Amino acid sequence: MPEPPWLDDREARAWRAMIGVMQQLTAALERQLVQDAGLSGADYTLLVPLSEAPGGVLRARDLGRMVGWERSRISHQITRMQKRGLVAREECSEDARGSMVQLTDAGRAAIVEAAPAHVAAVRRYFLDVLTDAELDLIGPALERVLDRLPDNGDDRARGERP
Amino acid sequence: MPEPPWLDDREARAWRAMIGVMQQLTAALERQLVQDAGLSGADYTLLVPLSEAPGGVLRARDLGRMVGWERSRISHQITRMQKRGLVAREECSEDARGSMVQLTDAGRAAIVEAAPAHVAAVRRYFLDVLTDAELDLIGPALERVLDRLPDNGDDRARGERP
DNA sequence: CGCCAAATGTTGACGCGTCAACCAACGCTG
DNA sequence: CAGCGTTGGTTGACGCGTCAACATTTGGCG
Repeated sequence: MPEPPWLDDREARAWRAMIGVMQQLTAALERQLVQDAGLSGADYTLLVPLSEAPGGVLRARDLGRMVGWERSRISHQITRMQKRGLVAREECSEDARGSMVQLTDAGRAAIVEAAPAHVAAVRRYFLDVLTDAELDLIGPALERVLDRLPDNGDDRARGERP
Repeated sequence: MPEPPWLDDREARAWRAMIGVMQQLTAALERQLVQDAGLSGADYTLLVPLSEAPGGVLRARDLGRMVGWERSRISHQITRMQKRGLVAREECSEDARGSMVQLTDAGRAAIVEAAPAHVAAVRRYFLDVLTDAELDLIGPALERVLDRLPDNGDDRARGERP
């Protein structure tokens, strides 16, 4: 089969830029969060859905589904956040296996204070740099890339059926 | 000052897609490398410039500059790769502080075997999904984003001068 | 020359993420 | 209802990355 061997200049340029942005932008936003609010990106990711949930409580399973994280990752992160007083673990009344994650007052305060500066950083570093035309093209293009990515959507089994 | 408060639909869509791609694409390529070649992304990043260097040797400092990594990160990664026999450390004749990183035969074999499948994955997951027009627009756009990012280029001090 | 700041590396601690092992509860089916 | 596969969650090991502390060397400047 005729395979494409290497990247030409145009491809290499786009790919290089993509690599760079994936690394640098993530790092820049992480730094901004840590410095301005004392939160890690992982903290922020979980605090957002928790703060929007009624009562600030979510079942770990649902929280995981919402952010696309696997069980173990949620569990580890909740453990760390629990130690810092951002959330608390409670037991689940309907399902004895379950574990409920409860946003604490400190947790809510943290996310409320962190959000505006974070959104501003997203604008400053990304949205404001692009023209309207670019934004309109990039959004759908990246969605297409995302859709074709090998899901690995958490547990999801591969192909084989026994 | 008039600050932009939140993201509108178009902005949110593009940002969501960007977030998703940054996480998923990185993860997909990492998985591909590990499964097909037993190399991590970090391994690959260092093996490429090493394999292109004359003699397969580079000073740690220069290697770090080439890939944009700080000293400690290089050192830790080299330590791990050394344990697996991909590289070896040697002392630097011109500068007693320095440390030379030498690609081993096993290291060269690993990168030679890994590269084609990795490039193919980059095509499959990213380049092939985009039209020529999109590629031409996205490349320069992302380069602009990259240029405006707060460099943090290794040690580089911020503003203050005593 | 003698001193001191800057450069180069290494190390240890800690946060984050994945993987695999494990445990407990659930719920279906015979 | 007894058994058993599935689901939900936790834990420990290990790789990766950052930060801060440290040691050594270099290089310039009095």
